[in-house]
Amino acid sequence: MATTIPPEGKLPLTPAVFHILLALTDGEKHGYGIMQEVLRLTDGEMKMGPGTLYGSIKRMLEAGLIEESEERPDPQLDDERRRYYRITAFGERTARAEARRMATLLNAVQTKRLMGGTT
Amino acid sequence: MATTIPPEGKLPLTPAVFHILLALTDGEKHGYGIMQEVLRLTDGEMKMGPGTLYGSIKRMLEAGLIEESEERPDPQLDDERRRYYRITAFGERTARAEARRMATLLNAVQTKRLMGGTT
DNA sequence: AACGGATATATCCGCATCCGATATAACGAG
DNA sequence: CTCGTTATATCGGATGCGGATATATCCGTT
Repeated sequence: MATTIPPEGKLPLTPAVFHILLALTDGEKHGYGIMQEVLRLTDGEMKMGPGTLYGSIKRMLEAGLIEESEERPDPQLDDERRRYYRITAFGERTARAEARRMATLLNAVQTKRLMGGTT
Repeated sequence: MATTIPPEGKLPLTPAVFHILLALTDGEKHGYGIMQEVLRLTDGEMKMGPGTLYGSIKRMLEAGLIEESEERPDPQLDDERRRYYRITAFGERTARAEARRMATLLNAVQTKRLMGGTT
């Protein structure tokens, strides 16, 4: 397998980028849908404005983390204005690497006994 | 207890700020010492340059996340150039809140089956 | 059919942060 | 005394965030 070069060096991801990748891991979504999914996943925290959303999408397309999809759902459920995006293999690797980084950090937090007491 | 208002709204922390807080959780350190501790905790990833380090320290002092300490170690181990910092109660609460946020996010990652295979 | 709020995308721009480069200087080993 | 490390500090270019703004469509209600 040739394409296994990890994205080390580009980490940490910005919160916006990581949230968008995470929102796309279980299927294609359009911009506005990503915004809603991020809101849902974070229980209302992390409200992404349009500037952050579409700006990040643009940069992520250029970086090869996501790509635009041509597939459209059933015309009855579709909306022509929408533009759908899917995560690339590289994007998945990157998201995994970032998740690993966070897990390692949280491990350090445990060791330092920052957490554990009164929540 | 009156002073329990969490720092919700200021999250997520920037990686630099979170790493500095984490480095200070087990005792006072001076700037350069923080830099080394961050390097150690991340196995050489996350190399903070002086710009990020001292810039972040300045902002964190203003935000009340850390404070300068007057206590100096044994004069034989000390270095007059050093400036020591300690984490404040507010800084600890903030770090905990950020750690909680990350843990919740990682939970979502698990649910989405992004991780699980290799790691 | 008209209205209005939600959906949907896109750009602009001020602000914060990052981070390498640069500067300065004291410390400590050789 | 000299060199590399330790130590702090600032500057400035580059990047990213995020609210404001713009435009237009979709859809339920009246």
